[in-house]
Amino acid sequence: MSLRVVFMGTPDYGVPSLEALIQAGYDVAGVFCQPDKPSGRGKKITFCPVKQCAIAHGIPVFQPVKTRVDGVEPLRQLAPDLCVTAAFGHILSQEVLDIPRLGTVNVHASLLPKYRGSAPVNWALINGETVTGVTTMMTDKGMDTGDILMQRQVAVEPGDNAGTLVDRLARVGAELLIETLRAIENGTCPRRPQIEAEASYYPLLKKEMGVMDLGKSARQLCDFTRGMNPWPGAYAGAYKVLEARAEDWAGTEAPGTILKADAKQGLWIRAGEGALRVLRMQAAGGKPMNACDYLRGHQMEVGALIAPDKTDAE
RNA sequence: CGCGGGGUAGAGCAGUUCGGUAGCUCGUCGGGCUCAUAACCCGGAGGUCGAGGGUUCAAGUCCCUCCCCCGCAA
Repeated sequence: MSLRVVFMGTPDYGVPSLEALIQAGYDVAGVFCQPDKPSGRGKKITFCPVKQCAIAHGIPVFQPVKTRVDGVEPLRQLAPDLCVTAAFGHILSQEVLDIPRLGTVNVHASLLPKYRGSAPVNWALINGETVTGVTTMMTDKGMDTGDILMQRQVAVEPGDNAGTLVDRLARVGAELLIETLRAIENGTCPRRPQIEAEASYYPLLKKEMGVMDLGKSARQLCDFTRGMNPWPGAYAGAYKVLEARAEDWAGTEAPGTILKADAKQGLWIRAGEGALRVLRMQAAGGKPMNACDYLRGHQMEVGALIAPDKTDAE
């Protein structure tokens, strides 16, 4: 007899895990995700990816405002053996954690205890990691502090940004989740506490964190660009940098100076060390395009500082 | 009706205010120059101006309708 499971998640990252549970034959009694919010152009209500997936499989969906308050009763009634979370976005109280008899397993997109927090993939990229991974762990009251069950490493490819990497990690995480649950059922699942001394925590990303510090090295700005895309995006002045490369540059220009800007060579911006060569970019209100394409129709003055970052509110 | 930008040559844009021969940068094709080049010079091809309707002697441009794309916001 298969376990009765309740899945909790919201964005794309959770979908592969949910699908894996269903496909592996678990009895997914219900799905929790965050309340629907108006989003998208036109401010339409859009169902989150996890909810769409649940509906497609005919699984009941619950969307508590605060799971530790109005989610308690529904969860209790579902009487799960086990809960699985994947980027759910709600902090679970002890009361909630106590409901499933086998506990709550979280699928975290980093090699814990490194990169605890809500944006592990972004930060791993920003820090220039070449290897990251996924961890299944027992959720406790802390922020990603519970005991580690299983881990799997995933290589970071040079062409990765947060979007592509999250995607890959989500799929690996789904596999690891099933492997973990099988082991739990057999009573063979490994389990070890996290080593606090090796732990690191990184905060949730905010829109304003996307502003580039052009005083940093080109290498760092490159990693920053990868980590901040597709959201919130890495901004150099008024331009969103989608893809960039670090180039050597000897010169005394101030960071932020436009070094090259034409349809042949593309856009080069002076960094604290080296030059940031912008490959793909997006101007305010415009669509994403190659820097060379952009420069065919727009003038940028070489020698000037990059863009008047139109500042304004947030 | 949340706010806003846009659809013109293969790519990126200007031209629309005030209707009057379709323009720029790049690419492409041909030729030239050069030890050489992503350099430079000369020449050519390539456009139902998102779709439909209307006004007009004349519409990319003015009026109406529709389709599509994108940014903010999340």
